[in-house]
Amino acid sequence: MKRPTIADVARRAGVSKGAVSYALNGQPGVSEATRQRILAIATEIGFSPSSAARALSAATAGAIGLALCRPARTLGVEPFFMALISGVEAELSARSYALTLQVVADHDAEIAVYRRWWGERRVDGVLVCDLHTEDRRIPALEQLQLPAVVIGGPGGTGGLASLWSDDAAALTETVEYLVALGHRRIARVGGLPDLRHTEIRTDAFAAICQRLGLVDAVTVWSDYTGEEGGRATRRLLSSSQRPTALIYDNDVMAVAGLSVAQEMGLTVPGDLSIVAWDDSPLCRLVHPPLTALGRDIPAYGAHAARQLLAVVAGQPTGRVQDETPRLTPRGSTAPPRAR
Amino acid sequence: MKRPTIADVARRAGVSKGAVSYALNGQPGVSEATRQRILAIATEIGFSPSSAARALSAATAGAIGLALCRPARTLGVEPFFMALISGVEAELSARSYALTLQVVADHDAEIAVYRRWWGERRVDGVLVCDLHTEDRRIPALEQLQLPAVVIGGPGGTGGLASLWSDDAAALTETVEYLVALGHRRIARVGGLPDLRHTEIRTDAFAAICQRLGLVDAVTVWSDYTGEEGGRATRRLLSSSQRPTALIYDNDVMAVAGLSVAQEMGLTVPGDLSIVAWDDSPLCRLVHPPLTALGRDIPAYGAHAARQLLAVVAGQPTGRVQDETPRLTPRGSTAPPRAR
DNA sequence: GACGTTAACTGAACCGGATAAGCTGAGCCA
DNA sequence: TGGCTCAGCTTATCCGGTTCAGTTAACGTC
Repeated sequence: MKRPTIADVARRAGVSKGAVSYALNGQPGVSEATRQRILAIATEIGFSPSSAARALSAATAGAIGLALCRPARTLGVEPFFMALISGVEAELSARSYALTLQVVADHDAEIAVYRRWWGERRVDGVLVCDLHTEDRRIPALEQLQLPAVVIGGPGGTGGLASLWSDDAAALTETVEYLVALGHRRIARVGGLPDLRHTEIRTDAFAAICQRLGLVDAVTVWSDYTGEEGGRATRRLLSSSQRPTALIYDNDVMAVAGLSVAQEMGLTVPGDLSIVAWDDSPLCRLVHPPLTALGRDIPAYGAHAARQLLAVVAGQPTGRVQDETPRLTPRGSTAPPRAR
Repeated sequence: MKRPTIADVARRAGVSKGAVSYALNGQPGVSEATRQRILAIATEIGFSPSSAARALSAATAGAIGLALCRPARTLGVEPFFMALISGVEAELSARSYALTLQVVADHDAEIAVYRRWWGERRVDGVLVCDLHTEDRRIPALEQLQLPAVVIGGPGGTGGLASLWSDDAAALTETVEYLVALGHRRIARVGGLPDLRHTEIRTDAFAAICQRLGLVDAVTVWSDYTGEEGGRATRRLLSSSQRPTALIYDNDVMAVAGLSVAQEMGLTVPGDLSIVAWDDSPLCRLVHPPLTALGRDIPAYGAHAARQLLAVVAGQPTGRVQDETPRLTPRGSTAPPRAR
C-alpha cells in the first residue's frame, strides 16, 4: 500500500502542490471552494503529510523530548513518571505533537542525548526532570539554546523556563499537622540528597522543626527504593528515643516503612504515624491507608507540556508555579499513644 | 548557535557533500585518509545528521512507536510498562533509534494513531501491547503493512510477528506448587477478561484444576486496580467455603488483597496463601513478601525491540517465545493451617 | 479600452541528507 | 604510447513538503 503524498492530492484535485499546501494549512491563496475540494480528497485518500518532509522545510520537528535519567529498576516502581508522561502526552497529542522518550544512565549521557537531538533537529524542545543542585544539564541546554522547561525548583534553573511546586510549604504544613496531633519526635526519610527538591524539603524541615522547637528532628537520606526506605526505617525505629512520626519522600519508601514498622511489632498509627510524599493508589492499597502529600501529577505534566510548547513558540514564560501538594489525612496518622 | 549541516563539514574538509555522506556512513567511495579527516571534522564541529533529511531521503524514520491504551490512572500504578519501556529503550538507543510514545483512550484511537504514524512516516514500526481476543488492531496493522511486533499471544496475532511467554505453563506450575503445599481450595483474581492473556490463563487454570480434581476452583475478574482487587478478595474470603490460596493476575491486586486479608483478621500465609503475577519490587515491599511469578521485563522489552527491528529490516520472524515466568516462593505461601 | 488591483493559482527554489551516474587521474599492461 | 581499469571523488537528482516570486484572469475605474 503506497502512502499518498501531497503530489497525489494535487493530481487528483487538478491543482499544484503549492495550492494543496495552502489549503491544508489554512493559509490564504486558495478559494474556499477549492480548499473544501482539496480537503475532501485528502481525507478520502487518507493523506497525512510526511513528518520528515515537513520537518525539513519548516525546520520544526513536531516532537518534544523527555530523557529519563534513572536506572531501569527505580523507574518502574515509582508511579510518578508514568503519571507525568500520561499528562504530558494528553497535552501533546491534542496538538499533534509526538513525545520522544529516552532512558539514559547519567547526566553526561543525558547531555549527549540533548546535543544529539539538537543536531538531528529531532525535537523542538525538552522537559528536564530530577533537577540536581549544581545541575550540569542547565548550562549545557542554555548553550545549545534548545527550548526547555525544567520540572523543579525554585532556584537552580538558570535562565531556563521552569515549573515548580512549593514543596517547602507542603512540608511545613505536614509538620504542623503532626505537631498539632501531639507529635514531638518527628523524623524524615529523604530522597537522594543531591536532588534539588530534596534539598528544599530538607531545609524546610529543619526550619519548621527549629521554629517549633523539635530538637531531635532528623533527616536521613535514602534512594527512593523500598529496600533503602525499609532499612532507614529500621534504623530510625531502633534508636532509644525512637520517633513517633515519620515523613517519607516518596510513597514506595513509605509503604516499605509501614511494613518494617509492623514487622517490628509497632502498630500504625498507634505507635507510629506515617506520612508519604507522592500520593498514589499505592498509598490506598496498604493497611492502614497512608496519609499522603499528593497532587494531580498528570495535570502537572500537562502544565509542563503546555509551558514547553509556549517556549518553543518563542513566548518567554519564566518560572511558573504549579499547585502546592495537598495533605490528605488517612489512617496512618493519629495522636501518639502515651507510653 | 547554528546547527552544522553536511555542507559545513564538506566545506571544511574541502570535499563534496557526497563524499562526506559516504565517509560518515561507512560506504566505499572515499579513501581511508579522507574518511578519517572527515570524521574528525564532523566530531569537532559536533555534526549529527538531521533526522528529517535522512528520513526523507532514506525513507526510514529512525524511530519506533508505542501506543499505550490505558487510562492515565492504571498506567501509573503498574510497574510493568515502565519496566518494559526501559528495556525497549536500552535496545533502541544502542542502535540510535528513537522511541515515540503515545497514550490513547481506546482501540479506535490507537488504530487512528497507527494510521497517522504510517502516513506521516513517523515510525518504522510499532510494538503492540495488551492483545485482546478478536483484536481489531491486528487486521488494521496488516492492512497498513506497518511493521509490528505484538507483545502477547500465542494466537490471535494474525500474520503479525509476535513475542509471547508461556503463561499457561507458569500458571500450571503455580497451581501444582500450591497443591503440593496441601491447598485444595484455590481461587484466582484475574485481569480484564477480554485480554488475550487473561483468557489463556483462565483456560489453563480451569484445565489444571480439573486435572487435579480441585472442584471449587473459581476465577473472578477484575481490572488490575487495587480497589477492584481488594473488593474481589473481600468477596472471595467472605464465602462460607473460603479459599486457602489466591492467585492474582498482577502485583497491585495481590498487595491490595494482602491488605484486605490482614484487615479481615486472617494471617498470611497461615490462613491464606497469596501468589502474585508480575513480580516487582512492590512484592518485596510488603510484609510478608509475596510469592510471585516473575520474569525479566526489561529483557522482555529489549527482546521485543530487537524483534521489531528485525521485522523492519525485512526479516520475517514469526512467533517468538520469550522465557516462561518463574515462580519465586517468598513468605506469602505456606501449607494451609488445619482448621 | 487602457490601466491598476487583487484573488487564485503555478512554478521553482529550498530544506539536508542519500545515492546513482559521471568524471578524472594514476597505475598497469600490451 | 595508447588504451583500459578502477579507486576516489564530484555532480545531479530525488525524497515531500513549504514558501516566495511570478503569472493569469477577472474586476472595477476613470
